Amino acid sequence: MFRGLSAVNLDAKGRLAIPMKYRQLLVDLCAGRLVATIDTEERCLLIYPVDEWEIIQAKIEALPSFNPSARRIQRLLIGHATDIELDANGRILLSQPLREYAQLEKETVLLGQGKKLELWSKDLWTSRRDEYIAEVNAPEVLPDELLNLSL
Amino acid sequence: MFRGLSAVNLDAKGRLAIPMKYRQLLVDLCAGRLVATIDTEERCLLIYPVDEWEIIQAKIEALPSFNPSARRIQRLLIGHATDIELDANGRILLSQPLREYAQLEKETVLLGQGKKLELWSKDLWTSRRDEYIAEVNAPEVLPDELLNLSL
DNA sequence: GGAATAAAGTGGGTAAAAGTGGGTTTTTGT
DNA sequence: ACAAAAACCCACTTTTACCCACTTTATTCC
Repeated sequence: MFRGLSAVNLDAKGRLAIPMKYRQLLVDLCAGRLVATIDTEERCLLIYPVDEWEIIQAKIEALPSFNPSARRIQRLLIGHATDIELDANGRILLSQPLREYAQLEKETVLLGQGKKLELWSKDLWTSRRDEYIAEVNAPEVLPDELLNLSL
Repeated sequence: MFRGLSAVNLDAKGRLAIPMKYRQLLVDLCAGRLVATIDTEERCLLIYPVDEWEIIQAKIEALPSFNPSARRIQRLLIGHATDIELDANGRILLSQPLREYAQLEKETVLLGQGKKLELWSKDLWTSRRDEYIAEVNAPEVLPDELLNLSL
């Protein structure tokens, strides 16, 4: 399972070194074969081990295709899903369209999120994170599951 | 169970010596393997034995991921959850992002909180503690569970 | 009570590992 | 066939984890 935050730098060629703590796990889970796609709510990328992605893609494909929002989700998620592999140095190469979508430049942040990883521009992550913290503490309506969560 | 307050100093490398009274317990509970993450309400860190954290992470991951508040919580808590281990001298190394979040400099306070520990900047803890005392004594609305609590 | 001893806390040095930066070759697509 | 992009390879730099030694605090024993 992935967790934690890693500051990682994209190099001039658009390559990104996967932090050491994830590498063995990625080799074990999926032989270093990953799929990156876009997040539809935030300007960030989602990176899955290929086996995990296959399950998700199957679920997305199973959505009723006469439903316009389902079609949109299908086009966005499956349409942007890109196979990528770890190279000999433990790096992945991100295509230009994906980098552009997430506004990735040199400084990025890789977030472990359970079964997947999220990749953010560092600046964007920092500002969104502060907004999240403000929102979590605002006395809004929270789902029951959250209200009953004891940490 | 953790309880009590310990004054601890971070060294120049960001290392923190765990108080002796907790060390054997941590070795027994989790072989010295811990997870630190942020508290979303206060600028402090939460430190769990890894087994305890796994339970919590499972609950957080189970939240509905189409719910924006749930996604925020997932990003904040799991995204900052960092594995750390006791070194041969009984110290843990805290990453820079975590130190920055909790505004930790040299002087810190480690609070035992049952299943977890909380780590605060000493200055921040001192001032928040005084505010807590004021708030507890203010005649606000308290939950029934609290009103019926006999100490 | 004070010296001796042990235990805990602290501060770096260093070797190994991880991250980084291209140069060259191969593939792909037009 | 050519240009552009990707894959591959290797070498350099930086960071981290590990180790050891010193200082300070606590404990024991005389």
